Amino acid sequence: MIAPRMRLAEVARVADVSTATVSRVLNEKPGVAEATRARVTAALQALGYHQEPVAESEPLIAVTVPELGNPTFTVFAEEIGIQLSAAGWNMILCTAGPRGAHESQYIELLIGLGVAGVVSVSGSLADRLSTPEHYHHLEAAGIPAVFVNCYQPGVRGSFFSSSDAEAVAMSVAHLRAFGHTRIGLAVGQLRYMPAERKAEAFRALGFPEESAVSTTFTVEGGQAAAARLLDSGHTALLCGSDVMALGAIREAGSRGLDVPGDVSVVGYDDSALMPFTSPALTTVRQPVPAMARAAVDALIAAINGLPADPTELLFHPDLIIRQSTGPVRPADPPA
Amino acid sequence: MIAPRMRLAEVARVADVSTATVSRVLNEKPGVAEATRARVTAALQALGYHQEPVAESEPLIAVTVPELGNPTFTVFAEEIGIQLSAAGWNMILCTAGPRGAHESQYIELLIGLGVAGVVSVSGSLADRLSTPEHYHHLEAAGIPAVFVNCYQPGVRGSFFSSSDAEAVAMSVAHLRAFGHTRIGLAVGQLRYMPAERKAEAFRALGFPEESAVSTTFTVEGGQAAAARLLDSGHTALLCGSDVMALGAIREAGSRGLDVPGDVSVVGYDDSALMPFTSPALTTVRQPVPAMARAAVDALIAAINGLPADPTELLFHPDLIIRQSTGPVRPADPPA
DNA sequence: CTGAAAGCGCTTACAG
DNA sequence: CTGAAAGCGCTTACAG
Repeated sequence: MIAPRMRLAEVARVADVSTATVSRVLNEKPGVAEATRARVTAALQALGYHQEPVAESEPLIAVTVPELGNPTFTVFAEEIGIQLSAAGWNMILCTAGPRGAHESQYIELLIGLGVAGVVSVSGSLADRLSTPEHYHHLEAAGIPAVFVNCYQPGVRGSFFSSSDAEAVAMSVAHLRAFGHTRIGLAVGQLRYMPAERKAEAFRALGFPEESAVSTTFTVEGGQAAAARLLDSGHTALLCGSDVMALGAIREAGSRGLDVPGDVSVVGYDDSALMPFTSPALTTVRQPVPAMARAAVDALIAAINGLPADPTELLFHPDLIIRQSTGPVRPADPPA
Repeated sequence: MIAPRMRLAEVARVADVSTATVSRVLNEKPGVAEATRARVTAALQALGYHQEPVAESEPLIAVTVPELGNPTFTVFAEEIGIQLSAAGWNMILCTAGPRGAHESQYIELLIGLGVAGVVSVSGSLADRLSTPEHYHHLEAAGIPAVFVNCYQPGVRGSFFSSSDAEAVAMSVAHLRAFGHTRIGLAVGQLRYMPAERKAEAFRALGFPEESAVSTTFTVEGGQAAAARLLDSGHTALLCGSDVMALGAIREAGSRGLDVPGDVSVVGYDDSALMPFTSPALTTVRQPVPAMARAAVDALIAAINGLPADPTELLFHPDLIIRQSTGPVRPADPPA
């Protein structure tokens, strides 16, 4: 915002070429020797040249979420929006996920729009099948990014995640206190970091391989996972999301099993309406406001040129105990 | 996209001034006679002059919603996003509402960003305490807009709303078929069009003034409205949103009343998790996909220069009957 | 308050 | 493949 606008002539001077050549490189015109092009590109980078006067655009920050269907994502977006607004920034939200446009497409768009920074919530960095290339473009464009619930070493930025290991540990401790030993885990696709981390934490607690089932993060996914886990005699189900938990409860109900009488179910996220479900859901709540504040603070610091700490900050989740968990049935120790 | 970029010189010719003067007007520099300034502004308007090369920005459409906390808004955004994506457009979402930045602020931002069009969902046009000025700016910038669940004559655009009158009529008919006569309406602030329209439709059906209560669109609002309506002997409650309905059910429960045994409750919106509440909520569903498709089609048509039909299109909602409504208690005809 | 003219930053035939 | 120079579109002292 303060630096005087970098002129083409200066880039030319540094790269030791004419302004004409710099112009050609900038506009990706043919007819420039590769070596020359590289020298000019280096100079552009070094001087942080921007075609458009950077300060011209409004103070604008983009938040990306995979979809709006999952209340957690919208809660994060809402909370981040409030924090940004309080700090005088405008927020635009992009749904860059499986449906609709891919995140990389949006990143290019946001670079073109001249946003000052990006907050990626549960972005493609949490997806093992995705490469982080587009974030390198962002870096190259000098736009800082911070990441919520997604992490990848080698990408520049700050990282803020809710601890999946703690979430699993707390839930298991709660269920064990009720006497449950046959505890099952139902998560979505393992390609997503939170699912994988929960599965790993679960195994580390000594549970056998077949007690962890991976389906999808939907009601139907929860239902299918619950079916398998109930078939194999589990009395308590730990779910990767609230909607999966609702699916699990539905499956229990369709088998004539009572929740929490026969089966205990724990959700994840504490979505807005969980107190009103039947039974009210015991679930794990991510500390959304604290995470949002940390992410916004880090982003604004980065925009102001402060160096980012690349360590992932793990936040402590809370177990919200409601009606879907209870003591294990005494006369029910299956083989 | 096709028109050759309008040059400053041409504007100067039309306004019969020098390019210097046009430049001064464009940059809001002082020292231009008011009459001259007006003439130049008119020429700029007439020729549709844009500082930035218009076609440079990606195909981008903005969707505005008041907040992300209400699932209806996110469902509309998600559905509109899918439709836009299928048609090759990128969507950015803005939460322009009571919290965070005001809609007018966002409109200016979007004009600056060079979006091709705007979809306003439940926007400030539905709020009687808001003026539609900023939409005139949008018009002036040549950016078409379409409106979902908000309407105001005099604003250029297309309008797509779910019929509140039908929603009320269907709900009342359903409750009357169960023998209810003491039916109450609980809606949010009457300054918002959907609340006002429901109240009006309700009165038109012959219900007395005191059977319609206006609070806020929240669980607490629903609870407070239900308290008043139950005090005055109503046996069925029609709510302006699902969360209000959940508040009403909570209030009934706290009085030891059974839903639907003692009190019937109807919601509005059919939010994602309503099948899982206790009891599963009878509610009215807006035809979101159809409305989204119509809005997107109209916007794309307008972007391509087709004239917009300013009549409000009213969509037919569906009554989704679940477990929160039932026959009126026979021995319960209060004074 | 306004225009003619110089200037700025970038792009683009043209020449080699 | 590259630069000197002309050109383009806009802005800005300068003069009146």
